Amino acid sequence: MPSYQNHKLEQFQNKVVGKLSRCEKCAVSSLCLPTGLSRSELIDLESMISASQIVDKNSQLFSIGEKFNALYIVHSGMFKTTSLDENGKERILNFHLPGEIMGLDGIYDETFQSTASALTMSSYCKISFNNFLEISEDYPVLQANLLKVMSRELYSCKKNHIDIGSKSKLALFIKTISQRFKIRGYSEDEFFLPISQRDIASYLGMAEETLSRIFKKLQKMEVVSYKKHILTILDRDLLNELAES
Amino acid sequence: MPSYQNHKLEQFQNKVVGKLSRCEKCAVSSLCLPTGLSRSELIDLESMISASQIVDKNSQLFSIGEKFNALYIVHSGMFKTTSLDENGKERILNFHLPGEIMGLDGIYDETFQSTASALTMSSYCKISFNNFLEISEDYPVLQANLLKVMSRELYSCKKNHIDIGSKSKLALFIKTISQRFKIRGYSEDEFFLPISQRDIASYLGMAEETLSRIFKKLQKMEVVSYKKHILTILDRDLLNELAES
DNA sequence: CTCGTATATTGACTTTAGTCAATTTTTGGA
DNA sequence: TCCAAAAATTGACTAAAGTCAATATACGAG
Repeated sequence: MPSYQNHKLEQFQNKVVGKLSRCEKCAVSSLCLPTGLSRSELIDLESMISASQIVDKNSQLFSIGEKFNALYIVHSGMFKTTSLDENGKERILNFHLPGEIMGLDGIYDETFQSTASALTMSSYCKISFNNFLEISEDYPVLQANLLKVMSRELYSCKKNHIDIGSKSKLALFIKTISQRFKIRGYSEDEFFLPISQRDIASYLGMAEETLSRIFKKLQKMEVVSYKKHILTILDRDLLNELAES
Repeated sequence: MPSYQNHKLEQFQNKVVGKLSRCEKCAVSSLCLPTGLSRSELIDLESMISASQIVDKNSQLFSIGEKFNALYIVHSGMFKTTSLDENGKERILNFHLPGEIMGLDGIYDETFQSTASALTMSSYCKISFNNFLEISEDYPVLQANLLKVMSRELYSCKKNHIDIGSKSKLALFIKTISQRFKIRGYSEDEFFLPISQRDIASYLGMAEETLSRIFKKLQKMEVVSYKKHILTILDRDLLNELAES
């Protein structure tokens, strides 16, 4: 299994002029917009995509209220998107793994509805949305891909809504993110989770202290271990059982 | 203010052959796909849309696992979409008001991911998705409109995620649905809410009994009254205050 | 390596929500 | 209009989560 923090390697690979295009070399292209595109379509698409840029932890890609003009795609690392609740307090909307597109909720009124920031050193690709719309008039496959990506995101957002009513939100959260790592070719049993407990608590809608206690309980029960932001799943059966209770 | 239950009138109006097309006569077309279309584009769009059909309470439009082939749009009345949680128990995903498109999360793998049923006598329009994709290749505006609709839905889904962490979910729920009625031209202070408390509880992720108690408290405080599924907002300031706490 | 800051943990306590069981009210069909 | 079934309410109790305050640990800049 590849290490999760491999930006430098990927960045290096991106600079190699080889037989494969940038997107073809990307490990998560199958989850992204290029799915099912022909070589020539892909080359046209890539002409609008900036090569992946590395950013430091805490860097912001866009923030609430800014004019929407581009989609941002996680290439490596992890980002969070946040918004403000009724009291103006920051609330976590989602965590974003490689291949996921951020900013989609900015399309409808051309304004970003959330703020995206890097949780660790990360890299991203950027697509001008106007360029995308122009080129996709010629390539219906590209339009269809964007619709599919949005549909999938809508589904997972609704899935989250259900999960939030679960008895053991944390177990379910761990189970879900483990699956997301697996889909991307990383280990599903051990992964780097560069998220503060405060952010996980905010995402799950619970107090920081409560999350800390539940986390401790999961560790005492030897369901997971969590040290230095490395999460290891020790007892998957029990984790699943808890997640379904 | 029009009564909320005006299907028969609308149905009658739909049958009148007048100068306006069906969608042009529809009260919620501005929230729907026709936004910004020219007359000729609209006529082509309408050729793919079935005229609104009335269905009885509890009728299902589609259900989880079925092959996705069309989008369903609420024309009047109200629908709910549901899914199953980890234990196979029904959970409410959302309530749908006129102008809202149901089934969007079925696009990505051509399978409906939820079940849609009428909460009261309602009517809906149906668009074959394949036809839509075909015709939208000629009308980029139509494609852009679908993207906008999906983007807006994504936004509201994420907004819900935040709301679910609120202290007084019910107050926030009432506030939000009141706004949704207002946008559609109905009264924001008094509306027909054909939803069982069980369903509201499921949607908000709380026990039925808890919801009943909170509802009673809101009525005792004279924030709202709720009789025979007619909800009246008596003290909007206090409602807002509660929703923001 | 060290210090200051941010993050996480813990305890004691309060508040809120969940559960179970019984009862009342509402609703829709005959 | 009446009756059975569904929905909503209520009470008593249990379980869980929030809050506040104090402490401990981890982390990053220099």
